[in-house]
Amino acid sequence: MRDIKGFLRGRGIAPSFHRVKILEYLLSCKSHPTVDMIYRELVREIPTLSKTTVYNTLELFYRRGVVLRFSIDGKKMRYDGDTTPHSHFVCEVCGKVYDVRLDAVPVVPKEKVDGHLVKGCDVFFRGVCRECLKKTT
Amino acid sequence: MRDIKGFLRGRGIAPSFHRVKILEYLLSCKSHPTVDMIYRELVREIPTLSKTTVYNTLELFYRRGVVLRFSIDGKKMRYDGDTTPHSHFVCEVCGKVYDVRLDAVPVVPKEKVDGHLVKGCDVFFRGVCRECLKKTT
DNA sequence: TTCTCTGCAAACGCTTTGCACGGAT
DNA sequence: ATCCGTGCAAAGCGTTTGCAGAGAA
Repeated sequence: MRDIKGFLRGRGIAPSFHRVKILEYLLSCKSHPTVDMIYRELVREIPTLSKTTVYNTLELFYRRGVVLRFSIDGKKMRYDGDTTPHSHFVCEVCGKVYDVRLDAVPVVPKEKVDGHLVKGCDVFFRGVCRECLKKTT
Repeated sequence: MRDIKGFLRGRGIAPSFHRVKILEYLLSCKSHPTVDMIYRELVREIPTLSKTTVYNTLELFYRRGVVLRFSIDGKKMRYDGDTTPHSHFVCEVCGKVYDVRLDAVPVVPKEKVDGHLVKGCDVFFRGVCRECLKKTT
């Protein structure tokens, strides 16, 4: 993405220094980081950054549809700056989350299901990732 | 399910009184309860029950494939005694979780995807449930 | 006895809240 | 002066851990 500030303004979010940095990191990162991972990475170049700000910013981003979020373990949330349709593969061994793009995958009707208004669909695959498969062999 | 004790034994789990009760409740319940909901319901008829036992039991059930579990909010886990293939609809308004059975839904190949060994697939729909739709109207 | 199930209480970890300071309008 | 972004510290809450007592084999 080229114009991050314009993108944020377009979503009704003032593009402060911290917010731009956090979104930049999220867009450059494919590891579906937790708050702690984001904080630990960014505090290296922004020593005054606080974790509260990371929480505030991600909550704001999430409510405005700038990022996706989900939880694997029920303890910590993971954030994804890629909001294009794709699913995730979660490794049961190492816990890593990989992006998966399959045409075969649902992408189900944006219509009503059982009377419920469907706004989106998240797909998670579980198993053993290729890295952990190697180690086991 | 008729023979819960036999079912548990078959999974290598000693069918203690508490365990049978917890599994019975999970099988009779479609609300995808949290630990707290299970505890509050069962402690009424088993006053000596402790939350630790509920945690222990559910962890055991989960590891042995007796129940499914997932998290909506990243804080608490929800448990599902129905292990047959189905997906879930999560209401963004009231937080309730509904079962959804769609032939159209993925049920993707139990094969490798991007080199990862796939063992299962969870599908979550998000939106506004029929009850909350009524209230909004 | 020995092994397992159970349960209280404390410890943990992630997230939220309360509140105040400082910069921008 | 007002509004908003930021950050420290404390509180909150679901879950895990340590450990001991009770019960089954």
